[in-house]
Amino acid sequence: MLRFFNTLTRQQEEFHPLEEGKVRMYICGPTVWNFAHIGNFRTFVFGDILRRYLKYKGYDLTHVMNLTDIDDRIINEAAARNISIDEFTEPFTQYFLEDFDALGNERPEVMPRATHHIAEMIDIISTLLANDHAYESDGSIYYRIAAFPEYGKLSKINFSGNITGGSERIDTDKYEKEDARDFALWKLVGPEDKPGWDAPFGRGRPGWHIECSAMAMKYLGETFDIHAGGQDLQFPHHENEIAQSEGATGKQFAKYWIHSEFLKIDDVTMSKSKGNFFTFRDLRAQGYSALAIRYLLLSVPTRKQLNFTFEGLQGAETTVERLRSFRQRVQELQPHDFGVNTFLGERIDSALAEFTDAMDDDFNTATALASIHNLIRDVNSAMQTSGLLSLDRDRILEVIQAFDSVLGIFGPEVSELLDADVEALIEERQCARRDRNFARSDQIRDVLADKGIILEDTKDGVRWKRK
RNA sequence: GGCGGCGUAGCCAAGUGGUAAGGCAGAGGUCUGCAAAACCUUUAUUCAUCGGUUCGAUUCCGAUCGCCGCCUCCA
Repeated sequence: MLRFFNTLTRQQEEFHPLEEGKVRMYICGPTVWNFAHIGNFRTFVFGDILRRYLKYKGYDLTHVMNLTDIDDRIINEAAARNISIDEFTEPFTQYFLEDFDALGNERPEVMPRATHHIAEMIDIISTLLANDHAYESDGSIYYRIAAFPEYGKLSKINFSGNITGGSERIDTDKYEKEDARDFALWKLVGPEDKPGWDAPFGRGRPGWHIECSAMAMKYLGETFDIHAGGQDLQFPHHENEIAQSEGATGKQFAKYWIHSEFLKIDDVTMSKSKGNFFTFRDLRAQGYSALAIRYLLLSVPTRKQLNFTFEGLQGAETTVERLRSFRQRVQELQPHDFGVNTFLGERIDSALAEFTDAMDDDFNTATALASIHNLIRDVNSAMQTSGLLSLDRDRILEVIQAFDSVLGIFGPEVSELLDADVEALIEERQCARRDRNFARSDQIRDVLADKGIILEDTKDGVRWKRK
């Protein structure tokens, strides 16, 4: 039974989808303008694991991730270059998706753009105006938080006391708002020379939060199952999404909220404003593999901050290689007999049970990984001593596939062939070794190593792998 | 000031009212012509500190110290 922490209730809850067998999920995606740092990608990797695990559990999933393209910088830059927003954001979008894919994430079913959903946003704002949850001031439209008593239920922020209007940080004169907490739904842009969209309530641009309300409800319905995103979005973004959506529909917006923590670098949270961030491509340029980066990002459960270190990343590199070579070794193994090893069979089943128990427990990836490592050790040990029987081998490969369908850390299955000349060299080396001509055999091993092919001699013959 | 989170071996860390998962790094060994890979053994009498509750606390409570995040500009 899947249980996880729901930010909305601040409790561990059993997951019950709204509709039998179907799950509708929304995750806040990136702004396609700045380059997402590796901490942002941790959120997306965990979104992907959430997605994969729900599918593993047999749910029919609809997964939406928005690509935010409404941002004053984007709109202004596109206008300055006299190109459309789509044209302007296209290279940034491609850049992001390349990284998203390279990290092994599955594409969500829907990746909507805010600028293509202006009409839906206008509809919600109109509804909010009609039912007094919004008001016009100086040509802009603001959300009336006073009309939504539940405001703050997600972030549990206490707005009593000095927050309302009392803070010196807020220039209340700058905004003609009824309440300093009220936020913009629609920002007036006056003359025609400024880019904007026409609406019944005036020419303007949408506020920051309305896009997610509009797109989530369009693709998932007024009430849906899971809303995920980075911890940094909990307030005010998600709080405001709830206010807008529930203020308009009178129905619950998302039933479960899941927030991912960011990374720390040397015990300081990584962020653009602190300048202590790097991107996926920075790490790739330093020679680290996408698989190791993914492994590191998911090695600590989603609601815990992970302290990022290069020592840890190097360790992930080693670990991931161990996983990959383990699967390859099992695949290549010739089972010496048909049948099942009872002990091993039980271990395989218990490892899978431990894995799903861990994932069911608030997606505890750390414990889930431990179950994988323990199984690998036991299977390696069995292969070393008694060898594998054919049914064991098939079952092990099945279970690895199950693990990997959720975590995506074993890497692609490679069954590539070597070039003929490389094959010839390997054969020549085997002859040299038989003749105990080790000078020649070591020379060939070095030559192949330079080509990125690592040889390992085993009692069953020579194995090779790419570096 | 308000709200929330964290402090476990060299590093990354899981976890529980009954006596510390897993990974990386380190040490020794088996195997090997040598490597590599794999396996075995080993690495926290102890879970920030000090009190309290308990037969028993790393786990519950309180205090202290240290660290991180959010608090209507910004996805």
